[in-house]
Amino acid sequence: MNDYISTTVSERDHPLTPEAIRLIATIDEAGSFAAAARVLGKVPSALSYSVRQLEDALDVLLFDRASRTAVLTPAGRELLVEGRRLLLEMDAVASRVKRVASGWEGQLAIAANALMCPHTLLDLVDAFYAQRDTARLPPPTRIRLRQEVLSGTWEALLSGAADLAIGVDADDTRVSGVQVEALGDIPFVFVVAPHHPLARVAEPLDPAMIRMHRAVAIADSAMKLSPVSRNLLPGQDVLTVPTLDMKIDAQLRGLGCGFLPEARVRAHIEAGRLVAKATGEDKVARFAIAWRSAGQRGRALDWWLQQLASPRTRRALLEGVPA
Amino acid sequence: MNDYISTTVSERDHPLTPEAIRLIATIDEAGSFAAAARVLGKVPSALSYSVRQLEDALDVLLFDRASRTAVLTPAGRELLVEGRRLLLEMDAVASRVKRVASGWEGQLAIAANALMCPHTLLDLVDAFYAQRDTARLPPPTRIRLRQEVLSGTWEALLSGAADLAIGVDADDTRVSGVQVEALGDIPFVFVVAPHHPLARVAEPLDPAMIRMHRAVAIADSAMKLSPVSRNLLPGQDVLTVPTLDMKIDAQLRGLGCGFLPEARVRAHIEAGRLVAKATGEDKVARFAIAWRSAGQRGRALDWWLQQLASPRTRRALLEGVPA
DNA sequence: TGTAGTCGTTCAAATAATTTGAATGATGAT
DNA sequence: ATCATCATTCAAATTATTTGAACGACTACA
Repeated sequence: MNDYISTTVSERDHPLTPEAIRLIATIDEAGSFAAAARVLGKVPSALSYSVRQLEDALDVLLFDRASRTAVLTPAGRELLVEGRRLLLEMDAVASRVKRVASGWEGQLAIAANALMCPHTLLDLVDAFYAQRDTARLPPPTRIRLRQEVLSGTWEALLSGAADLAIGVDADDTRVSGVQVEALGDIPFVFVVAPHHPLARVAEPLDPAMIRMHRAVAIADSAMKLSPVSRNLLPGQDVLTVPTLDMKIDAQLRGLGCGFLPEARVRAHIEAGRLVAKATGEDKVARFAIAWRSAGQRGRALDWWLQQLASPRTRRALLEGVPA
Repeated sequence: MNDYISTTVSERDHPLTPEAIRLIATIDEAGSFAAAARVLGKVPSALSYSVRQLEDALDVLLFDRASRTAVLTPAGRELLVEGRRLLLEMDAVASRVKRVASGWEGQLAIAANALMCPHTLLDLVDAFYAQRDTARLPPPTRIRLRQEVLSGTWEALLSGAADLAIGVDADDTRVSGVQVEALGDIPFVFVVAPHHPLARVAEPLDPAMIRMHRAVAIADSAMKLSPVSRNLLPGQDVLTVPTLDMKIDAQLRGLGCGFLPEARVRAHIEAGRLVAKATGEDKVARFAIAWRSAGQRGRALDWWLQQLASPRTRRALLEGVPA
């Protein structure tokens, strides 16, 4: 008999069912087994049975039965407190699942080119979560925003790490199975600090002259696709930094030269902290958004694509001008 | 009849029982209802019935049955991910309840770095269960021992999958809420098979020379934390293997070169099966143990921390020398 | 102290839920 | 086209839970 009970109990891996937790909570709230039975419309022996099942499975006494009315043990009290929290978690999970079933994605991974205005991106995330449905709930989709550089933006999409890429190179059409939509252009200017030697060289700057000075480059964030190097001359010394902001800062300090998005350095140029130098060619980069066309689209991706279709939003992303 | 069904379903407030979640996870892992039934030792119709019960209760389709093998819907996938997390929470609550009752945890999950001596770990488990209380019973805590590689050891602790991490990188201090205690160092040696080309190259080996030969690396077991790559030179060909033993074996076969714990290959070197080569730098990795500091500690974790404080035990873990 | 009311448990019968075994239609590979 | 394997249907078999009745124990009150 004892062996039989032991075997049955040890095979019950997960005794903490929602019903079991609810039962403990109801007994506590009603004040006794008998009162709880009345509340639940059951007979007291049903509660006795269920509590015993749970106690045996946990190998823990949850109620002290020395007095007439059963009293929660410290362990029982712990289960009550923690169990209530679990019930809330379960409700939340069930709610999430239902909402995902209704069209929302569980998560949406967005890879944004580092040249896109970060402020605008966060505005979009804010607006996304500001949405309210009929139940006054925000979208359940967890947004995972990541920043990429150069071909890292494409790679994130192709590798499946991202569901939406904002700021892929529009001239770098790579693969089928992907939808692409033009976003706009970013004009670049070649700039140096006022105290940099090239600041005093006659324009347009000769490539041979540029080559004699260190360039500042942002490290491509791509891990697998071939790294892309832009506007670097063969044999040129390069200072590599991880972010666009650091590239701007390095050039402000005169550590090197290179092209930067005009909109991002306009204020520095007007304030005389940077000097624009003509190189005899206009540098303009064309950007697009891209997403995988296979499968059904969720409501979250739909929402983002709709926002990104707005010319004002596009300009804000490209130029940092408030939308 | 239809009213009857509807009434029954709508009264099922908490369909997310642990068994239901486990069932979804098992079906996903096994790849199909039929395979999962085989794993669980049940008939397929039992699974069909249970999944239907859950789907009806949630009013959500969890599987797409359009093809021969049922495929998780996005909502089903969401339930799988969130449900797994809930199971961990339930385990944690049950463990805490047991600890409040008796002082012993319900279970103790230990993530051990693959470089820790497996024999010593099992000696410790043996010693743990050899304990006897006044009733001559062993500790009731179920030990769950898992092996991790590189940042996977940290991740197991941070994700809640492990209560104790043995062999985290001591130089990789990651987060608060975690207690860390130094364990010791493991010296590495660069070795190749006697018939490997590098065996005859003059020492110390030049990095450029090393780069021309395939390296053998262990795949990081971390899923979420950034993967860690150690001692690989840029552009080097890499053979990736899942375990340390396979790395040793691959290098014994001359499939590649790389660093290995000195203590683990000492016998191979002395027997001439591997040749140690100086590279001009000493490779030493520093390890620690880590556990979450929140909440009250149970007797099982206390016991393990006490054992791991012993210098003899530490040396045995790090070097495979009997404690 | 005695009495009444109410508590939680035991136990076997009744009821409900889950599992099984067999048959079936459908998919996917060859 | 054939075969293997998938998931489902359905009713019987099995298991789990609930019920109703009886009982011992406690608590409050006269």
